[in-house]
Amino acid sequence: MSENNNPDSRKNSKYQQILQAAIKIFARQGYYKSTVSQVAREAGVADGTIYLYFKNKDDILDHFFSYKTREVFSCFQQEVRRADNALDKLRNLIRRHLLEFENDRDMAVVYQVETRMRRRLSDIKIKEMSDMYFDLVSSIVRQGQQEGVIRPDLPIALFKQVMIGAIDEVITTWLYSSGKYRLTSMADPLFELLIRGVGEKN
Amino acid sequence: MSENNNPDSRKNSKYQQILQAAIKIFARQGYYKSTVSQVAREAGVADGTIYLYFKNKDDILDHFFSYKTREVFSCFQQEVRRADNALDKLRNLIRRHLLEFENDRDMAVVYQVETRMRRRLSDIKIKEMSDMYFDLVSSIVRQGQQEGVIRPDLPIALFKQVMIGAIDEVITTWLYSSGKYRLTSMADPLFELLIRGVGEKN
Amino acid sequence: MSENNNPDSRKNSKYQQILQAAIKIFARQGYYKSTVSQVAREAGVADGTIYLYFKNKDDILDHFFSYKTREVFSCFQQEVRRADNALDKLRNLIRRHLLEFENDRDMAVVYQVETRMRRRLSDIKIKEMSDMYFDLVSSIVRQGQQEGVIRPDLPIALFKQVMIGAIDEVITTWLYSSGKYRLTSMADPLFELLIRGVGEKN
Amino acid sequence: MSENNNPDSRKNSKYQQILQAAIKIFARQGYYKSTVSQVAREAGVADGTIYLYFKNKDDILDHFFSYKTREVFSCFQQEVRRADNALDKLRNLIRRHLLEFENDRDMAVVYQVETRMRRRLSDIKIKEMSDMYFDLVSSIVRQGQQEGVIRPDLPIALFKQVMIGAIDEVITTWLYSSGKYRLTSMADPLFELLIRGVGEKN
DNA sequence: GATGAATGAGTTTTCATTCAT
DNA sequence: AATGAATGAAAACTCATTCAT
Repeated sequence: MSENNNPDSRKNSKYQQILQAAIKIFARQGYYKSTVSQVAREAGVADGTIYLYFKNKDDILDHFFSYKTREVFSCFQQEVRRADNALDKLRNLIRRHLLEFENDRDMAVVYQVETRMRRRLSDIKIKEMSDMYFDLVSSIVRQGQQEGVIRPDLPIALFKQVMIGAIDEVITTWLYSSGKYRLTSMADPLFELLIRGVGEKN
Repeated sequence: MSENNNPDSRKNSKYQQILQAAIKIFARQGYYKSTVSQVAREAGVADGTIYLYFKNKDDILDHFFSYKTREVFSCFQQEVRRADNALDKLRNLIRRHLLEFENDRDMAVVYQVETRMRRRLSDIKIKEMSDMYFDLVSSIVRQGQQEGVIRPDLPIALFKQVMIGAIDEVITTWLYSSGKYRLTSMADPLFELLIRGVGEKN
Repeated sequence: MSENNNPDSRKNSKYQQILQAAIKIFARQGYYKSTVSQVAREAGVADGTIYLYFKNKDDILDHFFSYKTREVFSCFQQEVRRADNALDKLRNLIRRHLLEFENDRDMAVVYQVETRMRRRLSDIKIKEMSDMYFDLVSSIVRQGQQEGVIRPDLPIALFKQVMIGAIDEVITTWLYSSGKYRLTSMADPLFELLIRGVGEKN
Repeated sequence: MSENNNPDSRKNSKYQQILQAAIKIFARQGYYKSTVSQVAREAGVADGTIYLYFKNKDDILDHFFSYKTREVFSCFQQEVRRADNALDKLRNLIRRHLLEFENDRDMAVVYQVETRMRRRLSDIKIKEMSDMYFDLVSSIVRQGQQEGVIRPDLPIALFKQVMIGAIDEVITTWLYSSGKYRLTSMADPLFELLIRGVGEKN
């Protein structure tokens, strides 16, 4: 109560309210089919209030990406640090990635669907994020190579694409599977597949 | 010439004109930011003419997916048949997939970006396509297992997701790379990575 | 009928309809208090139709100024040519100016009220018009000086301001006088006052 | 200092602050394109504070007209009283009118541009002001006629329109002339032109 | 008195779709 | 079949005004 009444947290709370509501609406209907009025109603504020916190409709999505990307990414880094050897780091990263998206389905939908749109518009934030991910994977791979558990001739840039693409698809498949299984249950199988590949060892 | 003057092929040609134009416009601006008028102008027809060949704006995208999916997919199947052993089939499938998208950049952009939107709306066509792809990969994998070149404990559904996701991401990365390299140059490295995995053989 | 049905006159007629309606509405309520919907209703067209003929609300006013200025001004020039000596030319110009505004009250109101706004925004059209008027008056004055009926030491630029300002104010006073007298009845008195001035001849 | 701290003068000072700020903003952007928030920011007060001193946005302009009209007009009267004979009175009135507008450019712009709008709405204040001006000019003219320096057949109402209109236009021309000359430098030429007229004496 | 966050009515503008020709 | 002018519903956004603090 009293905490919620100091101006700062009030503002913060409206901002968060609107952002949450927007993600919920965008997840349900897609960005373009969602209206500012719907977001306002969901957030329990007037239409005009949206514009006190966001420049325009697009800005809501921008803030979502900035905020969520930063948040998600810093938790990825923490997760990676939590392990010592490269393989555990990779496993943790994958599991964490899936866990984050499992925990916030609306966020996951919006992220999966709208990212592509913004990539086309060469959104800088998306590129930054992609680069950070590349660095993270790179350092893990190099460590793994020193540890002798990852082959030295691995094309890192390609591996990052395969890994990201695979995780993406696993998430997307889960999203549209009517929730019959837990997304995190895919972490270990996915990890193993990436490590061992498809081929018979010989 | 004379063929083009019989009503049927004329209709057909208008239909194709509009579809081509739409893909070009959608690729450049995205589906929602494209207007029917723009498509009409690009196609060299009147706005109203669009509605003689398509139910509405959405229907254009539907037809694109139906048409392109069918076309692309049948060429995937041909490609697979062209090889005998499982690994060559897989390699061919991957190369062909990349080649098709490299050959038609507009189609690639629209496919990559707008597919996600339609998946959310549980578009039946997308699901069909996904299933067909799964069957194709399945049969290759099973053949490979019989040939002893693919490990018998491979989780096929997951592998299909990894493969699709990886190809997707490789395509997307290429699309936004300002065309510095050929997409098909990624086929062999990608194939090899999927087969061998990341891990050091031991 | 048949004339109205050829495409050109149809378009022209819609364009004119909307322009007329806009002037009527703007005259009654002022530009800023008028809505595009009101103009559309008055013109008997849908809101969207306005935008087939005008870029935006502002553009309607622009077109009005371009069109009316050109029209009014060319009739001023004709009127001036109709007389031989300078004093008759001046008298004709003044009478014609008043007559034009008397004949189209709505136009007069919009012109008188909204011109100032546009002058501030240093609208080029308004400046052109002002210059043309200056040229017209200049040539009359010079002719009058040669004829010996206008004093040679007259500051022409200032005179043009006085004349324009006086006519403006006479029109404005008439506009808000609830139409008790004819505007053209002010032409001769005004002409005489400008010629003779206020002072007692001595 | 201490005077400024009693409630009444504080209120007065806020009132003046807001009025000044409003004129500055209105002059720059026009009444309709100016927002209450902009005025508040310029005045250094909160948006809501405006409504403690003014009924609404319109009321700010009303107060400006009341206040400025009264102020300007009383200084006109003083100026007239300062001279004995009619011609000097007229000359003083004209010079003073120009001087007041020269001294406060923002006020001048707002006055020139927005007066017309309010005239249309048959604003009572504007009418009062116009009547007062008429009385002032009337009495000067009648004095001049008795003194034998103004012709007895002068149509006074028309003369007042010519004079007001001329001064208006001289001011407006100056306002948009990028300040290359002093407005008051036009006083004597204008006075002379009104007195002598355009015609050659004969 | 003073604030400024919140409101929501009201506006401009767009654009998919229709239909008379 | 083809046209493209016309439609009008719907959306984003603004801003004067209010009111709880």
